[in-house]
Amino acid sequence: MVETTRLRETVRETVRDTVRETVRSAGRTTGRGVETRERILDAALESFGTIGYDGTSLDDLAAGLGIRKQTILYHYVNKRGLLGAVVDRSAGDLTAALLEVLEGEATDWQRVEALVRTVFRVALEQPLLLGLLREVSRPGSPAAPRLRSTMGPLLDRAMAWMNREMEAGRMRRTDPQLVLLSAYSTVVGLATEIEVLRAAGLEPTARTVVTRRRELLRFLRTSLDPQR
Amino acid sequence: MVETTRLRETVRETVRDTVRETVRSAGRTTGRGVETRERILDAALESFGTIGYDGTSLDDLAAGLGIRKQTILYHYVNKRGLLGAVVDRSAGDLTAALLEVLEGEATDWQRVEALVRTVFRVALEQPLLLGLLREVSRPGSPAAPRLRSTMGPLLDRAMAWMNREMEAGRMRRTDPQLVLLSAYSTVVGLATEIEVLRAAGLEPTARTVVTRRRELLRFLRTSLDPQR
DNA sequence: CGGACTTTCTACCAGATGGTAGAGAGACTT
DNA sequence: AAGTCTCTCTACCATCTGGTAGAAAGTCCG
Repeated sequence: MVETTRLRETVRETVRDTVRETVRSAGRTTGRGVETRERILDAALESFGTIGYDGTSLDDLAAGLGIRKQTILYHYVNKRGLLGAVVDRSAGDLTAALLEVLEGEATDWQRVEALVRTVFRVALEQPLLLGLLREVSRPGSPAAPRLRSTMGPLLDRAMAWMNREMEAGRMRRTDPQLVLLSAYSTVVGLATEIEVLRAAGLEPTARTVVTRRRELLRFLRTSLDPQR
Repeated sequence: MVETTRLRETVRETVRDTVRETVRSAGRTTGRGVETRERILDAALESFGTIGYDGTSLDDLAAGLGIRKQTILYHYVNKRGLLGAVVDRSAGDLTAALLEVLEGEATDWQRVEALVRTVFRVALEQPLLLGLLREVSRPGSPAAPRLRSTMGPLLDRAMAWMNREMEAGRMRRTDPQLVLLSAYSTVVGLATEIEVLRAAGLEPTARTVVTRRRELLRFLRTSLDPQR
């Protein structure tokens, strides 16, 4: 009972905050504070992705940057607004990389393979992004709706494409949502894996990632290949 | 800098708390408060596994149970002590199930398959356990050392067994640690998957779990089968 | 009955946290 | 020079959080 109420409020606040932040930061593309804004985002990404949203205090975050908490709040209104901004930027990076592939000439299986490779490349270049994804993809996360609204269109597009491919017989008939979800949770699982390894003192990210990627590709191939 | 200090303190406190809790609850196996103790553990498992450790407040937890926060603290000394107890119970359930398999007569690949099936069966019977595992397997988690000390011996045993099998040529030569880690992160990824599905309004746990299990078994087979 | 033990509660607190109000300081424009 | 805009700061606060102290009520045992 209590839980339900809290969740509903969470959603409501998220909407309101989003509007507020949009209004305040509209058109802000110049000025010297941009550098600060980016530094804050970097630090927030790291903190949210490792010790989590609830575990991150704005005071600590600011102290790590050598500024005051109020500077953070000036730029991002809310703690939630900050999380939203971090998610938006990260999701934006990922989306941009994927769109580049989608505008290339690869088709069919090659396109799937290119998409997977792109995701893993981004994950390798920005390991922190995985941690954020892991944190945000928790059901209670305040940024879950934000993430959905940012990545949603891309997922819809992917599902539509898969449906077309199945219709044309170039792809085995399965549930696109389930396939995408498996791919997604594999990447999130990768975040766990890297972090556990790191905690154990090892840092064989490259090998781990390659293994996982091969595994995911094999899974997708057997799921989607019409010859099986 | 600040980060490092905090982490070190975390470890120190964990050790101290563990000792304290052990002393207080030693030999407490009877009494009417046992029922309350269990109810608290159930609620804590659910809360830690969904909204996380930092996101859980003892007041809310108690309110959900119709008791006062102080009752929780009476039984589990600390918030961290509570987490430790939850982890211990869950890890204990899992360990017991796995030990049962290890004392069976299955050998070689059959034994691996039986172990995987057992893990997935437990995961299906106690979905909350996956959420807890996901929460706890974060590097900064206060319960990480606790989990390691509980599950560690079992993992050591598994690695020793795999090494023997490789020595005898019944298993392909790979890094046991990496294989176990992959299996582990697959299960954690499954937690994410189930939760995302649930957030989307679906509840096809059975099918999802079966798909994942098949995928993991295939991965293990190709990793371990000496014929490849 | 009376004492000891267990369990749950009320009362309270020190510290941390997210957030508000508003002043001060540059930088740029007119 | 004066005004405006951007940015960062100090001061402060209401609320929440984990945790302590200790009373009250039941239960068990002699």
